[in-house]
Order: sequence, then C-alpha cells, then structure tokens
Amino acid sequence: MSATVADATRQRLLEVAGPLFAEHGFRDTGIKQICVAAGCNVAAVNYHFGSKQAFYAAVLAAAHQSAFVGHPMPAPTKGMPAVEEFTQWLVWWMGSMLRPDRPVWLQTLMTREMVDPTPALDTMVERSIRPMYERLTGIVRRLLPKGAPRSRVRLCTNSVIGQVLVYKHAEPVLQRLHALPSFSPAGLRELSEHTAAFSLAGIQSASAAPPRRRAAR
Amino acid sequence: MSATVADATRQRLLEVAGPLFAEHGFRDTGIKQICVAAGCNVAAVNYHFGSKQAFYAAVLAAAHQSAFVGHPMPAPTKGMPAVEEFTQWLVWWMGSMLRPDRPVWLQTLMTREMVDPTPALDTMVERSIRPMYERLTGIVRRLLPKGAPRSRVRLCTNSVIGQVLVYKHAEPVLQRLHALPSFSPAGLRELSEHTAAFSLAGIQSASAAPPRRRAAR
Amino acid sequence: MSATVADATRQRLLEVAGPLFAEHGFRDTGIKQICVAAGCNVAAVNYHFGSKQAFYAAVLAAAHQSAFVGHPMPAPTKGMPAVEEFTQWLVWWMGSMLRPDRPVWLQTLMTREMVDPTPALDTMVERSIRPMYERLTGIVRRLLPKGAPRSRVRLCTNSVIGQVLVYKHAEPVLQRLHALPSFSPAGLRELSEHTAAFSLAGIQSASAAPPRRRAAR
Amino acid sequence: MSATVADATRQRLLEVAGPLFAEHGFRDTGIKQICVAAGCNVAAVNYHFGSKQAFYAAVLAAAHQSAFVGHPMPAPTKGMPAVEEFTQWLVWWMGSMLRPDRPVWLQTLMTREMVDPTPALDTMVERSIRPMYERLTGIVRRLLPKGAPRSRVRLCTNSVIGQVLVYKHAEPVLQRLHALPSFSPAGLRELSEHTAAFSLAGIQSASAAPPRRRAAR
DNA sequence: AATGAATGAGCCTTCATTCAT
DNA sequence: GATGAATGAAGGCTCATTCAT
Repeated sequence: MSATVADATRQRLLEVAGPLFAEHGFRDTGIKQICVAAGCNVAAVNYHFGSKQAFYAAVLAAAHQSAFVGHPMPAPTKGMPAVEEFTQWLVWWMGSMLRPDRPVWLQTLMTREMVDPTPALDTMVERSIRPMYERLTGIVRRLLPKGAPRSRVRLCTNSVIGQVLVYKHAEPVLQRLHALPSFSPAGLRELSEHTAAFSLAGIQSASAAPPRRRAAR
Repeated sequence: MSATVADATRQRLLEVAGPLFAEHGFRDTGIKQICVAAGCNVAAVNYHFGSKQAFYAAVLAAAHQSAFVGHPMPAPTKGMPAVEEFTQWLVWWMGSMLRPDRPVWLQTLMTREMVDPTPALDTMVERSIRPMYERLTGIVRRLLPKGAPRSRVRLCTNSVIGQVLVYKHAEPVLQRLHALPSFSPAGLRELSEHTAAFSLAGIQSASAAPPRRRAAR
Repeated sequence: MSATVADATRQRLLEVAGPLFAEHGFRDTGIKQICVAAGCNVAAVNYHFGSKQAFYAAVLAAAHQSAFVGHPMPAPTKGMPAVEEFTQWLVWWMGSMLRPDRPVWLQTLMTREMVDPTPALDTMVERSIRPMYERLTGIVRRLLPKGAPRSRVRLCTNSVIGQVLVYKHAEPVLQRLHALPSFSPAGLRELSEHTAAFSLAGIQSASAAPPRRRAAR
Repeated sequence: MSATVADATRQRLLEVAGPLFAEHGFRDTGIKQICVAAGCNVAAVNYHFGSKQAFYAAVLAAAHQSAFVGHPMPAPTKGMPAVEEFTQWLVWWMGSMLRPDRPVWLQTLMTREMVDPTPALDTMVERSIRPMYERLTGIVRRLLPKGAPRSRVRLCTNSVIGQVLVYKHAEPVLQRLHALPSFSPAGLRELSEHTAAFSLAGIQSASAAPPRRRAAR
C-alpha cells in the first residue's frame, strides 16, 4: 500500500540519518546529504517530520528504542552482593558504550548532545539516561554505609561514570596522546576490571574517610 | 605607533571570539557576529588571519597563552610526598577547570574540540594538553609501585582525568539529573577532596591487585 | 507538465545568458545579473547547473545546438567542382559569422574563448569548430595538387580562416581605423567574393611555387 | 633621492604588470598579485597611478614605448620594388608578433584589447596600430593597379593582417586542432614565405578580376 | 612620501524550507 | 501523497579603494 511505501521512506530516513548525524553533527549534516543516502527527495524530511530539528529528535527517539536490542541492561538480581552487581553492571555498560562490534553512533550522538545540547536533550535524558543513572546510583548506595549523605552518593556515582565517558568524550585527544587503550574483547575486559577495582576502592575509601575532614596522608 | 592600532583590532577580535566560539561552536558562530561584537568590518577577520579556520586556530593559541595567567600549574617540589603532590595538583587543575570566577570558555572550547575535532586540535593537544597529561602521568607513576606496567599507569591517569572532565563534558546532563554539585569555593573544595581521596584509593588498590588477574569478589 | 515548467526557467536562463556572457565575458557577468534578466532567483543557476562554470559550459553547448538552425552548413555535393564548393562554403560561413540579422553573440562567445580559454573550450573545439575546420581542410586539399604536403594544406586553410576571423577578432580596432566594411547584404557579398578570389589565387599560387623556394619576384 | 626610490617602485610596477595582465587579463589580475610581484604595498598602485584602470593604461603606454626596441619597423627604401618591400615588411611583422625569443606579452595584451576593449584601446590604436596599418596600406596600394578603389585596398590589407593575427587570436584553438605551425626560426620562415606568396597572389588576382562583377563559375 | 590597516560592496555558493503540481 | 522546482537568507571570502599616520 502507499502507507507501506511511505513508511518505508520514513524508516529509511531514520536509519541512514543516525550515523550521519553522529559523524558530522547536527549542523554539519545536510538534509540533502541524508536524502541522497536514503534515496529520496529533499522535501521528504520536511514532509514526513516537519523540520530538520523535529527530524533529528525523531532520529534520537528511534535510536533509543533500538539501542539495547540484544544487549539489555542486566536486571537487579535478588540476593546478589552489591560488589558483584556493580561489576556486572559496569561490564555491561562499558561494553554497550565501547564495544566496536556494536553500532556506536548512538553513543556518539548522545555525546554530542551533552556537549552541544539541542531541544532534543531533555527527552533523551529522561528516557535514556536517567534510568541508567538511577540504577547506578542505587548500586553505589548499597556499596556505601547506610545513611551516607546524598551528596556523597552523587559524587561517587559521577566518579564512576566519568571514568567511562572519558573514552567517548576525549577519544580524539587520548588517541593523539597514545593513551587510548584497545577496545578489543581482551582490552575491554582489562579496562572494565580496572575501572571496577578502581571504583570500588574509591567508594570504600569514601565510606571510611568522610570528605568533610581532609583525608589522612 | 601603528603597531598599537593594529594590535587593537586584532586583539579585540581574539578576545571577543573565544566566548562566542565556546557558546555556539565553530560552525554556528558567524564571522559577522564576531565582527559586530568587536566593532569592526567583516573583512577584518580575513585581513588579519586569512580565513575563518585560521582565525579560530589563532583564538585557541591566544587563549592557551593567557590560560593560566595568575593561576599557574604548581611546579614539582623536591621532597614533597607523592600523595601531597597529587592532591595539590588536582586541586589546582579542578580549580582552573571549574572555578566560576575564571573564564571558563577556554575549557569549553577544548571540550568542543575533543568531541568534534577541527585541524586546530593537533596543536592544542601538543601545546596545552600533553604537558598537563604527562605531568599527571608522572605523579601517578610515583604513587604506583616501582615497575608498574605502562598500561596500568595510563589507566589510572585516565580514571583521574575522567572524574574531572565529566563535569565539563556532561554538564548539561548532570544538571538535568540534579547531579551537578555546586562550584562555589566550598563545593569545589568538597569535590576536590572527594576526587583526590577516591583516586588515591583507586590507585593504591591497583597496586595491590594487578588487573591481569581477575579481582576477587 | 512539470517538465515544461522546469524547462521554462532552465531555458530562459540559457537564452538570456548568451548575450550577456558575450558582451561582458565570463568573469564580468554576474549570476545575479543573469538571473534578474531571466526573472528568477540567484540560486536558480546553481540549482539547475551546479555552478557558474558548469552553467557557462551549458550555455555554450546549447548555443552550438541552435547555432546553424535555418542556416545549415552546405553538404558536399557530388560532382561539384572544387572551386565552386569552396566559394559556396565560404559564402555560407561568412554569412553565419557576420550577417547582422543573425545572433552574433555565439561567435563573440567563441572569440572570447579563443583569446581567453576556459575549461569549456575543449568541448567547443571538438563539437563546433573541428567539424568545420576539417570540412574546409578537405576542400582546400582538393584545390591543391595531389600529394601536397600536409603542412601546406594547413597553412592555406589557416590563411583562409584568418581572413574571416579578423572581422570578429579585430572588429573594435578595424572600426577605429575606418577599415571595417559594411556587413549589409551587398557589403557581405563583396567581402565574400573578395575573400574567395583572394584565397583561390593564394592557394593556386601555392600549388605552382612550393614555399621551400622563395617565390620569384 | 626619494624621487629615485619612488621612480624605482613605479618602474617595477610597470614592468611586472605587463606579463601578468597578458596572462590573466585585466579583470583577473589582482592588484595584490601585482604588488606582491613588485615587492611593494597594495596601496602603491593607487598612490602612483590613481586607479587600477589608469595603471593599466600606463602599462600599455610604457609597453608601447619599449615595444620594438632592437627590432624596428623597416623604413621605406627608395627604389625598392613593391613586392620586395611587402615581403620584407611582412617578415619583420610576423617576427615581431610570433618569434618566441621576444617578449610576446605586449602582443597578447593588444589581442586582449581587441577582443575586449577598455578605454585604453583608443590610445593604443592611434599610437601603435595605425602607423603599422597605414604603412601596410601604402605597400598594398603600390601592389595594386593605379586607381584601385579604396575599398579594394582595404580588403586586401585586411586579408593580409588576418592571416597573421589568426596565430595570435586563435592560438589555443589551432593548438587543439593540431594546426599550429612551429614558431622556430625555420618554421617562422616557412610561415612568412607562405603568407607572402599567398598574399601576393591574392592581391594580384584582385587586380585582374574586379569584385564588382560576380566571379564566373 | 608612502604604507599597513581597514572598509564596504560584491562575488559564488549552500541551506532548510516552501510552492505548485 | 509525494516530488521536482524554486526560493530568500545567510554563509565566507575577494577586491579595489580609502584612511590615518
């Protein structure tokens, strides 16, 4: 039916646009470029989505839906020790962020949004990022002593995600510094283990020595 | 002298462009916009710098020169314990990155370059970033046991810088997650202490449990 | 049909551009000027032709197609004496070059290309000029004794075309020297007859006295 | 003196501009380009000559002055037969136009003026071209029967100059047609002899068969 | 007298969008 | 419903010229 054909074009646009936006950014990706790649008319984007900006939002939304297909976030398992849950979750996350056998353009797109937000960021935060952030927050809280102040939980959580995001956000720089580890399966395992061990030690030290007092040296 | 007059416009251009580039990015900042802000003709940029791209590189270079004026990187002090040196350096770096009383656009500009590199990144890495990265690498190496493999040093160094950069790279997201700490003097002190303690614990744990062996759980 | 509409603007552009390019030259004719004359937006040229240069090439190609409409090059007639064929061809050529009731801008455009070539010249030579040049070469060869060296044929051919082209290439000068004949039908007839007689005598003398030996005086 | 220095710059500008104007044309030769080649400031042209247009006229005038230095037009010799005088003059002219060991940019400049006149053409015609044209006219008149009509003289003169100018005006085309003779000394001699013989036969035929009557076929 | 700085008008091109069909 | 045509605004850049010294 024509509806099917229409959907076909719509779908093709959504599919080809992601990698292009990820590679060149919103502003530097032309609507013509996208439509050529999708094999359709330049008017198609505005016809189907109203504007370039709205189209971009749709690309992000669609990307989120297919983001973790085949690689879902591990659900909390009753009775699992916090340390193990933390490690498991971290391995999963770093894998989904950095494994080169998965389409990384979604992550790159998110990275771009973080540095140069568009109106699409709000939706992205609520739908894609907050669930993960709160899940990690919960795990970190379990690792800290009961009653640890909220600010402490936040700082530890941020310390964890910073260690991971740096490989997305500063990749071109780390590469030039020859400080970018391999993202092969073995390299990724080493990286995950390092990050887990480093973070667990950091979190536990925080339990012992509250930051209000200067840490003993 | 005529040199003074010449420098006047040139200098004004360099000064007004930084914040604008930082706010909107290279592509989304028009040279018209810049020249209006600098109170000169649109041809002035091309006259003084040859092209928009070359001008941008000049802005970055000039920014680097005036970057740490009045807030220089602490020099290594003979006999200072590694832990103290690390803490001192980290407090300095986070201050220069996050203190709101200093012009933050330089850091934002660097952040943009990391995520969306232009030809100017190479120079920036060599002149601005590498010296700092290698200084930090040296301190981390002192904190690790003698003979620690290079890859270990790198991973620990990256873990440290990731914890700091996250507040620049993911600021809009953290803000929406209500996970952005205050950058007031007090907040900054707390943040620095947390990061220092967290990192030191992480580094020392790494000494104990080499990552080749899977960490005990 | 939409094709008709499409052709309308495209066609109008091609039509108005010829005279303008002929009058001012490629560089001194702005696409704004052309588009105003064609009653369309300045972006139309780039939309339809990609660039100013490509548009110019299209103008030349289109001009060539419509060049000899209603005034075709006389076909070789079997059994016609060489002298008559030469005269017939020359009358035709001079008419198509110089008759003021025909659009002369094409010839002017060619003249400009000869003196100040653009990348469009190659195509023009192959498509418009070579066929005529080789036709003339063939006639001249018939007028010369069998076995005349190729260089002799060339020199004679060049002598013929030079006598004609001078009225296009040096027109402004001849005018100032009061040496420009009338291009009225009568004047054109006289000019053609002169050129034919002059050339035939020249060619036949060449047959008698090969140029290696100095001509008797 | 400073006047000497000034004159030095003035002179250098006049010297470097000729070849540049000849190669790229008036419009496509930038004032900056010229001043870089002359090693002076971009304001120098306007300072010394008032405007680009006036400077161009000055270049042409200066060129004319030094045009035939070392290669003067042969003066009329009493008692020399017309045929010989014609040949001598033609050899001289073609040499000055085509000999590659002489600076040809002046001729190229004239060629450009003919096709695309600027206000400087009038002066050039009067000072450089008319003397030569009238000299040739005189010789041709001697070759024709006494009382030949002025129009006849003109046509024959034009036929001669056309045969020569074609090698300047249509050079890029003849080259592509592989119809451009060599301008080596030997090639130039052959070319001159051909042109002289061809022209003399043409002129003499014109004496016999007046063009008012249609040529018999 | 002579120059480096600065100008404003203009260039061609690109872009997301809208129009007519 | 969907498209090729067409648009107007804006982009960076070049240019001959003028200004201030």
